[in-house]
Amino acid sequence: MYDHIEIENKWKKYWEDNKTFKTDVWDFSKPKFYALDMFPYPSGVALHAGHPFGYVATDIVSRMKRMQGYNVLHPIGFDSFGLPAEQFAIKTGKHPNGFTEANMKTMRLQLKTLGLSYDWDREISTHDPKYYKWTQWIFKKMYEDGLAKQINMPVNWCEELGTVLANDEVIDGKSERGGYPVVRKNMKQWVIDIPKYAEKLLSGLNDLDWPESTKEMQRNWIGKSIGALVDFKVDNFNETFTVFTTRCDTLFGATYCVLSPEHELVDKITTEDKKEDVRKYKEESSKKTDLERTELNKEKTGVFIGSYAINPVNGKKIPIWISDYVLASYGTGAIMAVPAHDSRDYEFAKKFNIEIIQVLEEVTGTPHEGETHKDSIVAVVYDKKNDKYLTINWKENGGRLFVGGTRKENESALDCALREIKEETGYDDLEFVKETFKINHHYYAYNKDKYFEIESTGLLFNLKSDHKVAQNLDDDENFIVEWVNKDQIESEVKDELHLKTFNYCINEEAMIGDGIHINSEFLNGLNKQDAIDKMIEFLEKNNLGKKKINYRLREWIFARQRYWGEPIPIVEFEDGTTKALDDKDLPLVLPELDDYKGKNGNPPLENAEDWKYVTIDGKKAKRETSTMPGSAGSSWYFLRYIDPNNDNELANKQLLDYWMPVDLYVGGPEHAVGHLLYARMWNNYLYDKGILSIKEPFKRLVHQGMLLGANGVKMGKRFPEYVINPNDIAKKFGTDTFRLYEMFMGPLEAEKPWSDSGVEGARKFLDRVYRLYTQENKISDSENPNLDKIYNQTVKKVTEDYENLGFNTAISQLMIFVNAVYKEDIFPRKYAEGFIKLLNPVSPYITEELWNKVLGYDNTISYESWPTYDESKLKDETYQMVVQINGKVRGKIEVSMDTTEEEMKKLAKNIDNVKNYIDGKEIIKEVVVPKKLVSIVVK
RNA sequence: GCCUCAGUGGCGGAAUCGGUAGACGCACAGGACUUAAAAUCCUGCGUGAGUUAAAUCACGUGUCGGUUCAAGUCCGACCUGAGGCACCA
Repeated sequence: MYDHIEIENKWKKYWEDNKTFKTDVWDFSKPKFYALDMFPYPSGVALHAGHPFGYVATDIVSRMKRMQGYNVLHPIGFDSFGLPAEQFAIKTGKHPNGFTEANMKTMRLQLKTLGLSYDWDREISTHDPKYYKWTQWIFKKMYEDGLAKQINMPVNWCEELGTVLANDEVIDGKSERGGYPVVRKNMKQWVIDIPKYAEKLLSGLNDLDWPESTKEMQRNWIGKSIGALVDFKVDNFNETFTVFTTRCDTLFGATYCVLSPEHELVDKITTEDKKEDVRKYKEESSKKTDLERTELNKEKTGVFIGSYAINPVNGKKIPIWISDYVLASYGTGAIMAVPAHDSRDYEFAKKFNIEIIQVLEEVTGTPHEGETHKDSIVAVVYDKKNDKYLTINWKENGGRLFVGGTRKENESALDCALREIKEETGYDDLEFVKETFKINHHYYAYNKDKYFEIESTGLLFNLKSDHKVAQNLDDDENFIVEWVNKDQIESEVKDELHLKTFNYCINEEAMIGDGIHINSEFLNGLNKQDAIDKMIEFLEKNNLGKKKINYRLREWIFARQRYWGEPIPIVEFEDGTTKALDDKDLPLVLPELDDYKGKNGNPPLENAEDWKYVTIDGKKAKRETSTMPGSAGSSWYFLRYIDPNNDNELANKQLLDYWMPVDLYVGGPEHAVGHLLYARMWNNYLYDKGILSIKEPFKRLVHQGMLLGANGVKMGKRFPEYVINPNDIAKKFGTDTFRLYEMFMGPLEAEKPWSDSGVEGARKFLDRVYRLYTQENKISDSENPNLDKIYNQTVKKVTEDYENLGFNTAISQLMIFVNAVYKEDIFPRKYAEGFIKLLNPVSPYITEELWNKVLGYDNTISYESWPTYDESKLKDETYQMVVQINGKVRGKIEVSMDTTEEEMKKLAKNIDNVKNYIDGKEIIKEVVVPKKLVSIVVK
């Protein structure tokens, strides 16, 4: 047992006294490496064992890179504006600054104990006026460029928190913090026009080394959809409205239109007799919170407003409805409804009995040249009493099918179906239920040697009684009539047409897939994509609409009605015009208040009477009293680390060009769309301004997985007895053990449960290492060839694994090496030093100690050169190969580098056990994979 | 409902390109040391059959099917779990 307390205190002091990890950012002589952690939020709760996961990971890479000769920037700071400090201020009437600074102090101590090699001279915090001066400055630039602006828009208002929230701060209609209800409210708000950057943010994702899931989440959040705007004239009114659709190919199937209740045209085009209905509906839907809207989305609601729109492609009059399933904030707030081919429209049309026109036909079978066309039916008959369906079993001549047949000339689908059912099965007491979507089917009839292309209509009947007449069959019709249940149909009916028809019969849903167009004049016969292209061409030529790209991403609401945030550096004059403060007036510092709580829904800064009013350019003006959201300060902090004390610019350009982008960024997946999207946008903007030379700030991103308590449940308030404090572990087992254990638990990205015995195992390994160096007396200046291969393998694997953040497998390799050394009597000094260097990034304290005390070096190990390996030592003179017979391992052979494949085969066949399997059998195939196996197939 | 990821011993987890499944650690069992215990060191450890012991054989990576000489790995369908999005037209 080594004394971890003594060793760790000693080296912690050494690193601080010597500023071991101070970065000289101006030293451009070495390659750079920028390793970044998501900076913590200094809440009152201390870090638990889950937080350091990411910190230790970046620290390991930073330490290795330093030893590999990189100039490493590895900073930390605090995201120190935000809600808990605000609530503390409201409760106590004290300035949140003191609370924040105290929390920062606690966390700083915790982080230092973890042995993280940060350059503490670069620490920044977002609430520091010297820092937020530049947050305000960037905002000001965006304001001047029209990117930050005030607009009137529906916002997420949280009454409980007394503030508006951004979309990513609202989860399931409730506030992310606190879980309070959020309602939609029209307000004048500061926003950042992030949709202007939608395309850049989308295309920029392609080259990033990020988790695919995060990139996908950002793509979905941006929500690009390519479609068309189509203009609809309102009959009897001199008005037009525009809809956005991604399916303009289905325009001939539009049977009604829907406007969102908030649409500006609604009041103008509602007919007199419908005014009251509309007024009531609008009132109801405006009262719903977002939560209620989503909860109530099971059942569609809406009202007809009395007027009609003209379908621009065929002049047909179609009714206009309003419904809250159409959102005011997406697209144009109006849609054309095609119930046959959109599930929401289908549901709505079914409920309100609106016409459904099929314009797209699913295609089954394979089309063939020279087909004969037929119209036909497939009839499904359901016997409710026995829960069975009527089928015809053709056995080897087609298997199980439903009743089917060809329509005679001028015969309706219904008549045809009734006739066929009667002829083939005799049943004639039926109730017609519905006709389903038509299917375009292609098949080859063996008995007639002909290819057919049929348009098949599906029909569903209920059996009313068992009444039967005699069947009327042709000679070649040889089958059994059988009633079977649903499961049997699903497993036994193989014919695509019949199975699809059955699904259409029993499921009430729209036909969403691709197919060929029908009932669509110039689109008939085209598939979905071709029809979309042709329709857009048609709309544009006739001035009825145009191609349009739409994004789901909306303006980033950039003001909070709170105190503890960056003041927005804008003033408003009495005439309503606004102006940004001059650069010399930045930072605009938060004033102290007597009361940190806003009154009557006003921001707290409204209470700062002296601060609020200023004279600018000789005119009276009032300051903006909202503050910026938490995501403001974190959108550019990684730039400030590079040059944290610069008072003249946000950071020196030469330094920015050298150090950006961040080479490795590790943080939780909860920031996938919020912070990570905003930071990318600010970085892209600063690139456009020429302040940065790169567009994307984070080259490589990794999310650390969550650490669960020993009970397998998330560490947190709910199970306080399962929360692990890293400082407790550090005290009992040492920080080195803590770091080693956390990294050994499993892949960085995975979710992992804590295990106390696992920690003890990690400590045992460090004790074993310590004993190896201090008690075993094996370290020697002589060589030991027995360790050559394993040492070089270890250097290779550990180096590669650290690079790929595969810490668990790297540590496993270090253990394998130590086990091997224990079996030897001589531990060559060169290998002893190399091993300590390999272990140093994970367990820095014990390795510094051994480097100093046992290996006798005066300096820190932190800048010693990283071990290299000798490729030639990795190779064996002989190696083992597996012999497989019919895919099963039946023996092994030992071969040398110059054994030929023929010799390998011969050796393989010579094994006794192999002989048992091949003697008297015919060898069909022999496969030799050098260095792996010999595979023999016998019969 | 849609998107993304995952599912391997008693447990955490390993396994480049398809090529000996279960590395390493924990737990457990046996042994050595010890008056004894702890610590340490050594050995064993997927399940079943087989044997004094081996050899050997069968089964085995969520389920079912497919491709292949060969599948944890590739393909198809499904089940379960995690995260995200959700009336986005």
